[in-house]
Amino acid sequence: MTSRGAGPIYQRIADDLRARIQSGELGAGAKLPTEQSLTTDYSVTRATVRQAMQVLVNEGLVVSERPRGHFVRQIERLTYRPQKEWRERPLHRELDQFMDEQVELGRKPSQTIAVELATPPADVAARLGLGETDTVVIRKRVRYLDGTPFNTNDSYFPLELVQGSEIMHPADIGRGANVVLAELGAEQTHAVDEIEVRMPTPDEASRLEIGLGVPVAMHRVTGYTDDGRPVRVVRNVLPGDRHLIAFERTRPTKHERDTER
Amino acid sequence: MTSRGAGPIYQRIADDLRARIQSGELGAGAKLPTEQSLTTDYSVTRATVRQAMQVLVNEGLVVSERPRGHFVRQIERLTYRPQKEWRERPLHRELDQFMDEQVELGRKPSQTIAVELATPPADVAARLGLGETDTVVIRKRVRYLDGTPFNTNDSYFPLELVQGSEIMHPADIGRGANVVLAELGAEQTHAVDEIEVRMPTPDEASRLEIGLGVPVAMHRVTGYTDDGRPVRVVRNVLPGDRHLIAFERTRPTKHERDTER
DNA sequence: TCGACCTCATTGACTAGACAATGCAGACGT
DNA sequence: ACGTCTGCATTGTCTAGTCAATGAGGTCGA
Repeated sequence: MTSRGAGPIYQRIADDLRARIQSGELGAGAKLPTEQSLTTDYSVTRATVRQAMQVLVNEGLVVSERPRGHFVRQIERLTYRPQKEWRERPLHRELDQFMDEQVELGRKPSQTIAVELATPPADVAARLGLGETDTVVIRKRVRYLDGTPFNTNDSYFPLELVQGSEIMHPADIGRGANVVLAELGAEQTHAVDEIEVRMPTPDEASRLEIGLGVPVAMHRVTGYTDDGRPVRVVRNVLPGDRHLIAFERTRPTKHERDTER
Repeated sequence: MTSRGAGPIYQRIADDLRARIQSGELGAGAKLPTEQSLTTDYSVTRATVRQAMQVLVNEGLVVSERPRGHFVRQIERLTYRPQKEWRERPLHRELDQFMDEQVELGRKPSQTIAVELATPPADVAARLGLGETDTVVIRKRVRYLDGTPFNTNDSYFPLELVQGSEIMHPADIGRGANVVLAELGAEQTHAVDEIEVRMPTPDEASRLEIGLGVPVAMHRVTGYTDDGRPVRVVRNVLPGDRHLIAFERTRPTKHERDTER
């Protein structure tokens, strides 16, 4: 049974299990052999078996549900389309564009909103052209789908811009924060999207209730007005096992290409 | 010294070290205390200390360089702009658009190219509208910067489309594979970009020489001709610690919005 | 019938060791 | 001065255990 090959024993055990998962023998949601049974199968101590399990957990292939056992993780990704923010208007007043899409798939969305005044983190300060001692208004949102956290969505606005507006109220803004910004004379016509891939910080992991082996994408949007002034930064944190980020491109015409920049 | 707080000891050790890293006390590249010294600091066995280290390694904060010690990982991300593929023409014949950008920053790029004929993986087959028994031409590339692997770039083409063309030759195509496709009557005017975030498979990890705790982004591009026929799928695997994916958007005019789709 | 309690299989946390592998630095020889 | 060799600090792998925590399922009593 012990498949030959170089390397430490725990790697071989992990390789065997991984192969059984990828071959479909252990399908999504299936229960893996118990640590105990693997110790006898491979004639090693439980510590070694646990090391093998750790490998698979860190790869995101397996989750441990103590004390029921280890299970093959099932991954279901929903498509997240940053571009749609500007393409479609929400159908349901009380939800934003992202959630809207999910309602039609029969899911039950909800969200929590909190508003804070604070100094911006370095990346946000740099993009809004502020110093780190300036104050920003932060709207922190956690979006849920069928009761489990789905992603977080923190928007940062310069205080002076949104002072006293609806944006500072910790309730959903039916028509969207962007519309409110436009009413304040800061309509956005241009945006820069940045995506950073990394493991979650412990805060993020607890806010999103994600387990070990799940990386996140940090999708940062900086919105600019027509005259190039940054007026909004959004940081979306998307757990990797629940999202597929999608966007589309059309080839610019020759004229557009030549006049670019 | 043992900072109080709930949870297992190894978490507290990890928390302490993480705090020292984030506060800047242990800057990028700094050496962490040895496992031995931590065992005495916290009065635990080395197994417990190792568990704490494992946490930080899995978070991508720390790398182990055996047997020199554990070090704070230094992350330097280069900006990757999927949209530029269609916006600018390469300046250097022998390099593609992505590498081109890096040359100007004084880096030394290189790449390896291999061409294979095989059946497509499921995701590619679905997007090209092929069965899993059809044959595709795969151009596999690994791009290096200053000698270390930077990302992989695997392009899939339907065999019948590129049969006998330059695309099947395992050498760099100066004018770009897209130009060759256009010459074959399959000019792409539309593309769908998808980004999936996950931990690397063991192959990917070895191909890209990435350590534990580094997630990857899989950037998949499907290119379509004017009449909606998919002619190319590219799978780029980007290690999270070396890439920042960026793209830009301009708000569509009212007319464009109303006539969309 | 239904809640309270108990048992048990299983994973989590930790101790106390042993030996292997490997860069690095310093000693040594030519 | 320069290559080689050797010792050593440090991490990697593994054994052999103990006790804790917890969800699930079954027992029992009202």
